[in-house]
Amino acid sequence: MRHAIPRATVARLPIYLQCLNMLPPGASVISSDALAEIARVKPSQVRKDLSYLSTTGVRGVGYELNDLTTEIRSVLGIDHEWSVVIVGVGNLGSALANYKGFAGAGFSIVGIYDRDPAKIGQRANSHLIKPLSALESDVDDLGVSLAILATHAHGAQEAADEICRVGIRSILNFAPTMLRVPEEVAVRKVDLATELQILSFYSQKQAVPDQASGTGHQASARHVS
Amino acid sequence: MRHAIPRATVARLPIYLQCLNMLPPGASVISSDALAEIARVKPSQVRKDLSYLSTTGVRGVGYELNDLTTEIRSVLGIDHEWSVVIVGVGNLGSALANYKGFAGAGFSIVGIYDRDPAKIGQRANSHLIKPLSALESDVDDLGVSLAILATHAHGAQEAADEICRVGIRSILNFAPTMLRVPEEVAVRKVDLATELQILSFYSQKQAVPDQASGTGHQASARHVS
DNA sequence: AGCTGTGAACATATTCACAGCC
DNA sequence: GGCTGTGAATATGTTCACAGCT
Repeated sequence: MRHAIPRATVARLPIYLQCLNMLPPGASVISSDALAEIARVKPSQVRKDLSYLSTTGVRGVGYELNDLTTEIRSVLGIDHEWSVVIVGVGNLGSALANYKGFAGAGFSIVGIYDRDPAKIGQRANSHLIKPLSALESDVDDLGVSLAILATHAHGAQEAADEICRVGIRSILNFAPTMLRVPEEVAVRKVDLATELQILSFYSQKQAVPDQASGTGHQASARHVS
Repeated sequence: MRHAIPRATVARLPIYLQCLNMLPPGASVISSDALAEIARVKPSQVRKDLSYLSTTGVRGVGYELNDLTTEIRSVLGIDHEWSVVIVGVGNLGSALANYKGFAGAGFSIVGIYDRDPAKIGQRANSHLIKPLSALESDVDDLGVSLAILATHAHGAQEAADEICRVGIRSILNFAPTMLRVPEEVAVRKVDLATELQILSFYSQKQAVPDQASGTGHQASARHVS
């Protein structure tokens, strides 16, 4: 299928990738049924999703693991590493600075910034905490195009303005605010309280939800979107 | 509109709540246009969403703030506090233990657990880290029905099994694994690497995404679902 | 006049069912 | 026989447009 991968599919591709990476080293091929079972979606969903890629499946056999992994990484744009900065070093910011999972996923933290003079010069992970004013030159020098925003709600919009001003065009926002950004900047919001509240809703009733946060539905068990 | 609030609406209700809480103290009424502007959705979306609640709007005027807030909290089931436990005390687990945003959102952390004997007895926030084996009795004593799972990918399924075994029926999963849980347990997954990968996809192109992670689309600017 | 509430139109996403290939 | 790829059917979600209340 040519062109325009649906949002819902894009949100599932990282999950497939995660599943593929966890596979025992034995196999070199996987069927849509097997992948669906691990990713907790329907086999037809897997096939439809993968049909949007330059497709790799072999009828009667399945999908070649290496090809599939390579293709998904390429589509997601993580066939090269992205340089990422973290803005805001509270609890969450420093936890993210130390988070091991980013490296294997295609991301490298190259700078950590805060507005608070008391924090500047301290270390989070192996990185010096720098003033926000240092962001602009670092972005130019290091080719940063992705920022993780982990300030408090208050400072978030101001920090986002600066992030946009220096030319970063994608923001992963952990602050509990809806940001105002220019047209060309992509924002994705992750809100911990929101997630719990959604779960709370489904806990009251016995409803039929699903597991993946971005999208995705769950076949057999109660996973919440 | 009676019955069955759509998943997409449920995912937006916490955002509306967040927007309402941020409003300056002056007003006592808000229109769908005003709320839509803040929440970055279309006014018709706000009206449709709110029409699933025991509706509170007044034609020609708008929605009464107190009523609306109360109704949303009630629908989400956060008109009372939920007792929450955190299982797994790595970087992320301890950041979550210290996260201020849960309290106002209707959640109270009542226990923190880890498998690693070296961590047990240490403190995270004001809480003693306890062995997982203490979970069962705490759940009974404290009426816990929600768990945040923040272990590494390895330990996650095992921890989830224990969480389910002791009777918790909702899990917010930060571990990068799709969990296997019984039918009656609701799981919501938040995966930091996945979020970045989705952003990465939209960074390559100039696409039209949206901001809320669970759902929701964005009117004017590029926010990614 | 202004804003809500909602049916109807449209758009997106999921699932089915089966033809096509290995 | 087994598994992919996909059109068609269904389900879910969004937006429009306007009637109805205040």
